Amino acid sequence: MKNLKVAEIFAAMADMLAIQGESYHRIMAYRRAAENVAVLGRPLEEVWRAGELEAIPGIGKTLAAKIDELMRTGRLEAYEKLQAQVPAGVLALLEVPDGGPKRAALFWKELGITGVEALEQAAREGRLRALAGMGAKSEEKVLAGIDALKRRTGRTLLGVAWPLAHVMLDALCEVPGVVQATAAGSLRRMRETVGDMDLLVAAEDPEAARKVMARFRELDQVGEVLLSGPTKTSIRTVDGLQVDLRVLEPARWGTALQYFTGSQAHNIRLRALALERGFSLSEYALKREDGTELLCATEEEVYAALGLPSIPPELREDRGEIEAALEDRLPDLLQMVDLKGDLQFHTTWSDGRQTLLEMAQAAQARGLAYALVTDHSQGLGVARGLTVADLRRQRAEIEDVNRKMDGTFRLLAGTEVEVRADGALDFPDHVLAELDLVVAAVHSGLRQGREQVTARMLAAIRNPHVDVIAHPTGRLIGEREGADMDMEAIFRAAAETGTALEINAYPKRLDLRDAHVRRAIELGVKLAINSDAHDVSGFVVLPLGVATARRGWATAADVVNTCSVEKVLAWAAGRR
DNA sequence: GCCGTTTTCGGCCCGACTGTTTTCAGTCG
Repeated sequence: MKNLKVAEIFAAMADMLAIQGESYHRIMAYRRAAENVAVLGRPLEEVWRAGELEAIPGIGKTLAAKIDELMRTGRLEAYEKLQAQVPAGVLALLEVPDGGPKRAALFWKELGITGVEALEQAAREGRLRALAGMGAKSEEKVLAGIDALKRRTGRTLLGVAWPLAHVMLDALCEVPGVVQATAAGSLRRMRETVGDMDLLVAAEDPEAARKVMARFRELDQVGEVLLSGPTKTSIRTVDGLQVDLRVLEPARWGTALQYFTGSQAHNIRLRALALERGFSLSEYALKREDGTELLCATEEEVYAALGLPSIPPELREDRGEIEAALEDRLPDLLQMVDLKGDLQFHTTWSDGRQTLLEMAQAAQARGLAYALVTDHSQGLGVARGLTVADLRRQRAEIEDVNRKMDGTFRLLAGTEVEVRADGALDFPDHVLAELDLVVAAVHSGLRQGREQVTARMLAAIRNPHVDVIAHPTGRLIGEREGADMDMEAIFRAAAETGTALEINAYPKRLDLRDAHVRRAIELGVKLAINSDAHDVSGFVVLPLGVATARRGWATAADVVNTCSVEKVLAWAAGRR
């Protein structure tokens, strides 16, 4: 049984227990277990076989036994019992914004409502307002929530949310009295998608704060204002994305930024740690036991007061970063400035929109020293893949461009060679040997079945001419799952042969993903962070790839294209 | 249900906003 399936079951059990009014902490235990199983980065089944389930944070004897039952029988008695007690339609009520377990239970027990449609009808007929704690306004909120649910588009790509956040922040910065403004939340942690956006503004006085709120409510992107108070305003954009803005005084910036960056799990751990140190930590201050406050204007001060070095936002998921900080063994994370080159982009030779020269100049403008030309190979007809003859003619043009760049930038000759359905590469080895570096990719037959796809990947990894495997799983966020492959076997083979696995920075890919990056690094795999640019603006996504690497705890030493062009060429040559 | 160089039992983060309430419950993050 897959990790995600187990996580889904535990999360559903948490919801059902919540509807039954179970203890909050028991519910949280199920949620935490679900989250940790989902992001494990290696197959739960393997951990189970090794008898190491209880080493997973949040998994104790009881939940380990439940996982064991699922692995052995494919079923879980406790889950089935809950399903028999709580109708699936009642669980669906939790999806409605502002609908929680208490209200869901109320609607179900009092009115027999077991689905969103029945809830909508009851609200329209005015039957909800008679219930205890409900009124006409609550009834309207239910209808508004259902409406929002119907229009909901799901999570938003980081690559979409990030530029939007900066447009909004720039506008808010223009308001007089604004001292600082930044993104917080999952956006600042650089998660691959965000459910909503958190923005934070420091204003020098209450009058400035009021003006910030007013300006925010009037931004072009605002579709509706959900709520607005003196410190918090929530809006929904015309595209359906919720954006929360908090305004605060500069002296409390550190605690606020720390708090609103999250994650929730990280904050819960940090607050527990604060209590051990004699503080109560909130978004406003560290409060001592005698009630006096320690204000923090920077995040560094917050962590320092708790005896910790600053923890980079990308690590704040309660996946061991607090323990690592306590033991002073946080990784020295890779930074954007460490990236010296890009090992995948396309030109008009295949499916790109700009020439070799234009792309080289654009890459140089982004601060890179070199880039590997990786137009598609002949087998990928839809992308106008190159024949062997094309490849050789392209080489001449590459050398021409290098002369024009006059030593300030270097184009390298490469290919994104197809891994065919039978596992063979689309160019013979002697052709690959002519190139500076070779990137191999699977674009078709991703649904062949686990054994076959894994075998193709392993064959490509073991070819000594292949230096990098592009977008290894082939996933497209929100569109299609990655191929079903034995990632452990792939990581072990890549570690053994020294073949680098790509973190493709294209917003819909971010493949490898963060959890895979972390596991790959643990096993000694080298990575490459590539833009996969198809036009001159395509290089702007590289920071997303770096962020994904950081979320996987990567250092510069884990990434081959942090090396100089000479070292990258030597690395590739040494592998053949 | 998890977890422990203060605990194997008794804790488990803290506050804003809203609507229903005259002091609080529910939801959210």
